Amino acid sequence: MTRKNQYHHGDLKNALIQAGIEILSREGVNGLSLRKVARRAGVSHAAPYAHFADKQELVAAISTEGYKEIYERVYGAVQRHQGEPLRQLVEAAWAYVEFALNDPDHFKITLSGAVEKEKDYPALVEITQKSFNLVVELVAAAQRAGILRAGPPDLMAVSVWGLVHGFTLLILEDQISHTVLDRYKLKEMLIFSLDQITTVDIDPQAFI
Amino acid sequence: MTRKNQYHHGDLKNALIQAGIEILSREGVNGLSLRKVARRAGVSHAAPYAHFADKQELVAAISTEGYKEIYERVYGAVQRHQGEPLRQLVEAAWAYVEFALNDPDHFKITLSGAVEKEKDYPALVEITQKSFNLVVELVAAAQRAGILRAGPPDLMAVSVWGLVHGFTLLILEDQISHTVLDRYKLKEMLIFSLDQITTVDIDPQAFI
DNA sequence: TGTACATCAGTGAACGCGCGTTCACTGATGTAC
DNA sequence: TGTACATCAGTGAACGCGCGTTCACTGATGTAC
Repeated sequence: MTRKNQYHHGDLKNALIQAGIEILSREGVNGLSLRKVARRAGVSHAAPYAHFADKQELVAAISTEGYKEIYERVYGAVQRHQGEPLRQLVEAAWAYVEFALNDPDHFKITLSGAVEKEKDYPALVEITQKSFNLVVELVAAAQRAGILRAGPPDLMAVSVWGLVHGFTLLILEDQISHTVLDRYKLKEMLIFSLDQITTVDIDPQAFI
Repeated sequence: MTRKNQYHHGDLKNALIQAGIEILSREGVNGLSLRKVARRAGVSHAAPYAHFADKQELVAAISTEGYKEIYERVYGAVQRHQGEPLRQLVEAAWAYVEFALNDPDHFKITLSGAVEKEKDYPALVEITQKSFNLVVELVAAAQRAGILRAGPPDLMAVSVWGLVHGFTLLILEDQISHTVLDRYKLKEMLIFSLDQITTVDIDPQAFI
């Protein structure tokens, strides 16, 4: 948004990615087009082709950015509660949900597999693996602390991620009846779900 | 596909819904357009407007149909294992996953909240509520049998549905690393997840 | 320091496409008498 | 049973739109001498 009057923008590539994220939040996944992204970045609609081979490549960059934000939020929650594995689990899960609530369509495009040949985008592959490994470490620590049952940590990671991811999407896609939603806070509901998977009882009051 | 040569089709409305489902399976969510649906049903591209006010209404009908299929599959699993609450839980969950695997894009459009004002489509509202109630009854039975912990059945239903839904989507959207996928069968992975949420140990061999 | 020139990152016109939707129409069907 | 006519469910042309992508171009920048 700054430095608009220059012929040479300086950092158009990132500006386009940010513009894309803004369009997602304003107009949703279906509103995202290369031409709108260019317009929002204050540049002609052909300019993006200097930085991205095609639309797919821009979407891959936006997904990569989304995964990075998710990683950082979750990692931040883990760091903030070192030595408290139950709290790490709860707050990491909540960080994931919060990102999705803040930026639903960025979340959706990031996790929608919209990038068809993910293999072609090494930065995306890298951050997805890094993120999965973070979850594996998190659940492994919880297992060591006796908070999750024993079992292959990668399978356990899929279970925990699946639980949190499914909860997030049911909320985002408005699939949960409002007669339920009206009676509980989202974080309460998330904790109730996590409570089912942990071996210890979670006191919701400690987290809300 | 039958009775093509008649000016009056007889049951074009349902034929259009089926054509839509076929296009979803062939070309995915982004390939779905009113014009393609009409073409596939062997009818001019304006014909659908005799049966649907707009594209959104067709999508709502396709979603309704998707929910009905899911309901029937899950209900079938429940019926098939009366008196065995653990088996009911596992097979109902697996029926959900199987529908998604068979018809990924029909599943996605059905659960994507693509229908913006769901309220305007009473048939859709009805089947979503009916489906949720089925899950509530299922988990309540499991709670009575001591297989799931106590707690409000509607919250428990959200937890179980979320777990299964998240697992399903992570698979569909290809978010699970192939180093994990290569080592386990999907049903094993699902059972591992369900095993975390139940109070009893599940023997995967009994189900695979 | 000044100039020539290659390179880079933009512009704007143009392309062809498929889309959702509207409209005047027409052929088929069913009903009243 | 036969006919007139209203209703229904289609047709096909036309609309305006936004899209992704290409292309010849040009203005700005940086480097060699």
